[in-house]
Amino acid sequence: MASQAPAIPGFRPLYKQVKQLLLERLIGGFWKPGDLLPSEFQLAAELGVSQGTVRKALDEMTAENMLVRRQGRGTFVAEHDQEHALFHFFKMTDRQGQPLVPESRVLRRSLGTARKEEATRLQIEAEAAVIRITRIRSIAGKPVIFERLTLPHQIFPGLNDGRELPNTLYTLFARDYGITVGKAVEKLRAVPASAEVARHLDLERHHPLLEIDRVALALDGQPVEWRISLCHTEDTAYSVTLA
Amino acid sequence: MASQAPAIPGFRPLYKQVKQLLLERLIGGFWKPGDLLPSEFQLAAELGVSQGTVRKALDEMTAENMLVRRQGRGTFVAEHDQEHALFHFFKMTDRQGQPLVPESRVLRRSLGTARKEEATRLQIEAEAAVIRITRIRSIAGKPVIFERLTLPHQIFPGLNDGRELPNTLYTLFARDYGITVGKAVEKLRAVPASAEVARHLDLERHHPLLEIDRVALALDGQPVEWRISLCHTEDTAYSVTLA
DNA sequence: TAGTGGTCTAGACCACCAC
DNA sequence: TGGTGGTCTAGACCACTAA
Repeated sequence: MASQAPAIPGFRPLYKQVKQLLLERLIGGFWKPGDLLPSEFQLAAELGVSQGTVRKALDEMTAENMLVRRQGRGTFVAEHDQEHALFHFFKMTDRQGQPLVPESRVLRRSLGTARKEEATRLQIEAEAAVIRITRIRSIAGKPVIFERLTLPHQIFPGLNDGRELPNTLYTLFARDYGITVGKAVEKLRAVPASAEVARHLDLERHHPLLEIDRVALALDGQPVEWRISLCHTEDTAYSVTLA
Repeated sequence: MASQAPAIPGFRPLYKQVKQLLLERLIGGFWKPGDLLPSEFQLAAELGVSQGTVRKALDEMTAENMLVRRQGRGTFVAEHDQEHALFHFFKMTDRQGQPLVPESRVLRRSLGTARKEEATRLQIEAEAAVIRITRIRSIAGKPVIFERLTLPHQIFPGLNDGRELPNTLYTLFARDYGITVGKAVEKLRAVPASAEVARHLDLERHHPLLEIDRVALALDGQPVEWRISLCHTEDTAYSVTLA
């Protein structure tokens, strides 16, 4: 009676299959950020598994920041706005470690074809259409970050029209395109300021800048953004917690 | 029958209390890195809870890299040697993201009393005894990192005697002192090379360096090390994955 | 008050590993 | 072969939330 009822046939553990199925619904946009999922019992009944199995899948997805559980209310699709995005992907702080929120001003925005390195980083075809954005980010009115972004046009159609760009792009990704950034891989270096960047950040040439080279990945692992941020870290720092 | 038997009285969930108890045994050195824990059934019997409750505690601790489960063999105390330490705490890579292992050469090692900032960072009393280490780390024979460390003497007695220091200090912490570094908080900046550092790294003064300011925490959250690493990132980078 | 997730238990079968 | 962790189920009670 308590043995496995193979309601979903296949090799992998039942709860992994449930997780995969739920993940596909998230990626496919069937459920959007902020949506309330059916209860554990409803999902269990629909999929023909026990509540505990559904729970294990939901637990894993919660641990991976894809879902948020609220006792007494239900399980929701994570909204990568404000809080989470802020603390997980925009980690600029002051020297004491207090979080800072830089404002953004777009310098350029254009549509073009992917150069070799852009295509490699974003795992798209060479010459595929891409959107490029250059912007300056300021803290307390003082420009501190010079940033270049490349986005696959296929994933973000219409982003290159006149639309206003919000301060935190990832909220726009989630709201308008149903894309949740779940992971980012970064390479950090120290580099001297070029003439152009020095001018924009009001520095001398060769001033040391923190270069953050980031590829952001959607929940399904697909690269959705490549950005290089050049940060003036005189009064700020980039904070990371390793665990 | 299936209701909670309050074998361990108290407010918090049973499995959290079990976890706390197991954690104390780890911190206290009752179990050391590499040790095999009793089976889930044995622990459950000893503590008067069900196997599932013990399992939930072990699962959480496994997720936090404190334990390692091996199917068919048992549950072991994590050894933060080589692999884990390498990938979680020494993240220097080449420009392509391939991990690099820097070698170390100690320049100075001394015993002293904590300065104000050291006491603050390590959460110890001002003027408490500390061990200071300065070392150069090289990749392929080329010096690339200048590093200053401060350690609380109380936690690492005898570390300032003539003993050889291994390449990766954290393995020494674990092996000789039973201290497992479970977490690290870092602040990253770009700074110009001082005259001294420039000389050691074979650079011009003011060359941009990546400054990594790290406080390492033991499993119980106690700070056990403060280090500032100044990295020459010409052919290397510091890689981080955010999730 | 009804419904949700949170916790706890109990017992079954499986896959893996050492002997 | 026996023991371990891995998975799955079933059912109970609790704490929280909303109406």
